[in-house]
Amino acid sequence: MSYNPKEIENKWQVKWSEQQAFEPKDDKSLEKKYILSMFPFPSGRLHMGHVRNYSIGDAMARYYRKQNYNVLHPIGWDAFGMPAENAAIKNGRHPKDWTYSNIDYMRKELNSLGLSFSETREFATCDELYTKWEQEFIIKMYEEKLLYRESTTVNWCNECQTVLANEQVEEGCCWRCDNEVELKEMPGYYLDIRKYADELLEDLKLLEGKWPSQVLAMQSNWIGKSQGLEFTFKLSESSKEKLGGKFEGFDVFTTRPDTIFGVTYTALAPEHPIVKELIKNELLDAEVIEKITAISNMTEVERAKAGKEGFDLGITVIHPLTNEEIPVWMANFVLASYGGGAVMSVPTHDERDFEFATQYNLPLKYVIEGGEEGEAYTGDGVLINSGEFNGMKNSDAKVAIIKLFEEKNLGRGTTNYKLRNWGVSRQRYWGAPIPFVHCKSCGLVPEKVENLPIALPEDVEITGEGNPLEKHPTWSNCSCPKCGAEAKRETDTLDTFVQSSWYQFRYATHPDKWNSCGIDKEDVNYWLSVDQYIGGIEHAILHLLYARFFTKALRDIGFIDNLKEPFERLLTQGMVLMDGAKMSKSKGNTVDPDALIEKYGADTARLFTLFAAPPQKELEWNDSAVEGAFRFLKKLYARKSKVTTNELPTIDHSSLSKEEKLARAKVYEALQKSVDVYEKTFAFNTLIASCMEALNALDKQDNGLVWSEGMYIITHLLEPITPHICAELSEELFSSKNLAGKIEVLDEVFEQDTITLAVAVNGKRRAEIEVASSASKDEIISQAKESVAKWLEGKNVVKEIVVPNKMVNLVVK
RNA sequence: GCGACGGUGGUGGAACGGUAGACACGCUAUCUUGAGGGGGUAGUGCCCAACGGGUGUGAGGGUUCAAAUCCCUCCCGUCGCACCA
Repeated sequence: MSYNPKEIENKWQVKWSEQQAFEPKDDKSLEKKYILSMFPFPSGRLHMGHVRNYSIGDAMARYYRKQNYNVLHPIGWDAFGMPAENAAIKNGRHPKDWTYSNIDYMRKELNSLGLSFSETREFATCDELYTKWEQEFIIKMYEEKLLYRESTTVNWCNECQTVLANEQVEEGCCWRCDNEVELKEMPGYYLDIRKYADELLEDLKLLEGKWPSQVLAMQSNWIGKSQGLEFTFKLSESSKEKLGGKFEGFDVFTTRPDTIFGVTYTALAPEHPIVKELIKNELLDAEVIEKITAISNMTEVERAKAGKEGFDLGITVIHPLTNEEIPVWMANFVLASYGGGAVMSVPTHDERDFEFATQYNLPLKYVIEGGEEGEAYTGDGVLINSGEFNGMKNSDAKVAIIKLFEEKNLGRGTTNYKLRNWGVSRQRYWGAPIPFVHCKSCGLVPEKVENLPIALPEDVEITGEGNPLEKHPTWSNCSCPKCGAEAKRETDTLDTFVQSSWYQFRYATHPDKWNSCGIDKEDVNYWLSVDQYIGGIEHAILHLLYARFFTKALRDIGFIDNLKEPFERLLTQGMVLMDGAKMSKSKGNTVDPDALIEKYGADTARLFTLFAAPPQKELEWNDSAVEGAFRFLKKLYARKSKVTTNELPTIDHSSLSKEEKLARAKVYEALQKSVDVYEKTFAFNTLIASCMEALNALDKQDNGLVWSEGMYIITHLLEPITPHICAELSEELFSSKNLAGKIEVLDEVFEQDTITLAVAVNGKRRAEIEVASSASKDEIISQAKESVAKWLEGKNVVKEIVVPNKMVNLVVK
């Protein structure tokens, strides 16, 4: 009978499900592996990126299960978010209905791939039970001052009608809809991720060699630690007066204290309080006020595009070391959100300051030797025009000047981060409600834990205009948890990235406990960290940074024990491409996984995705290469007729023919390679290639025992990749014996009667010799010389190198 | 500009410093004598006077008996960040 994937795959999928074959065991004395592929958003259908993601994870999970590890390999649904609301607007379906029916459909799709997920640990993040515990964490974070509410300038996407976190703004546009982001002043909830900036940066070191260096670099840049000097510029007496005595001065931060004698002006962000005060009291020309206001309304990207612009504010400050009077400008390139929104400007040693100074004819003062007139010199050198520091190397001066400031109590050495706090408020319906109440007398009050979850109302009207929760006639009415008076429920919902920040702990928590706690410490102690995490590079910052932060925060507020990092090892898979471009519906270059499985079966789909490229690289789709993968499985299936015994045979290696020996060697080469592939390199493509080579070599001989051994091992090796066909062949041929435990590599099979060696003269390959495997070095060299006699004529052999089992190199002159 | 990762046949990709191009796709020839499909066999980096030889891993240098691999300089590509003081 020929290979019929549909029949085989259906049979095994039913069987696995009936046997609950992939449930983790409760016995915590067992050695564990936690293999996790990032959970999908239930968009409606699986795409090839999912197939790749889950094929990789499943291969690892099945491998470790076969090595007798206790394996946790769960799946769930990242189920809150905008698309559900968009679907509601478009087709009038309720987001909940849309989401859960998508989940049902996609679960079937995943099943049809034969993925070895635990069925009992599945959940959706929109389940009220999940929301309940998340709300508890949020309240606790508020109590521990990790969460706060504040009114500030936020990124607003008018298309999505919601606020976005800084991490969700890509080149000034919304990460989801690509609409240009606006700035808006409004209240919101923030998680104090900055409190963990240093720990998040430091602990990246623990992940070196285990996470892709690219991701580590991206996170490190994002956190953006820099060290320098912070000090106050005091306003001159006249300026103080001008500002009505409301300001003494302003703070600046610099990483270049060594250039402090070169300061010729200072610059404030348009949002700086002093600028606001000047505008408020109309102490600037009407025209200037208008322009500054216009800049305030621009996004950072718009400001960058606009080029440098600034205005003399007509006030001055006193240089802390020279006591010179220095003008204060407003400049559009100064960011309000970093370093206090004010800078000292050294045009001679900073390119931005130079550009600005040139544009507005501000004075230049060189304080570091090197470079040339008419440009900013940012390199190292010796200080000049810097009083007592003249002649000092600038790297030393940095330290010395900070010390001076500290001694004179003028400023201090300090550290700054680019990382900003995580804004988690979203003005949308389909998310977890933020469990707070606004009371007229008590202010902001967290909901009582026993009242959780604060669930979403079902009867909402979703139009895309405004916040559906806010528009709901009654939902927000409640009583104050503190004083009992009439109060209003918070209508913001949590960013969906909050849900994906702790799901790895929820899976680890035994489902029997899901009703009684959010996270079980004991279970987490056993299962975490995730031994291998697999997902797309697009989450390098967003999700992976938030989840790392959440882990540390949950630890500090007592929900988990001493866990430093949630994900021990990370594999970022490449994208699936078609004709060099990312597969997408809008481009119409997609391959539908359902159709692929229908035509060739899940095993072919899985084999192709793992064979066509190493998992970390991009995968170029190729229809005829899929055919090739299918062809291989057909061939493998057909060879079952060659098998003559139902167990791993004992073979007298020395009695075999050359072809038989070679076939065994190829089979065991693949076996030897497999450990490295499954545990270290994940180069599944090379393991599959080795299995193909082995089958090709088996085809060149016809010894029943060699065939039996070969099939026994090949189906063992490929089972994590193509589980159905291997389970089928293994059951039929070997009573499934080869799918449990390890198979030992036999060294004897690598012994061949003769060895083929390449012979090179001066490193150039000239001939090939066949020598007995027992041949001595001298014998090999003399035979080698004979084979390349014509290259040695008239020359002296000055050196002879024999690389065992590989080649001979003769160096001649 | 800063950071990370790459550059190997027609294509996807292999190569502990040791025979470059494994494995697969594609292509050519041929057999399976209707076609189509499927399968088998042989060939397939490039160049040349072609049973032989030359050359070859983005370019150029270096280290080494030996370099795709290590070091230096440069070029190109992909991704991320980007006026962060």
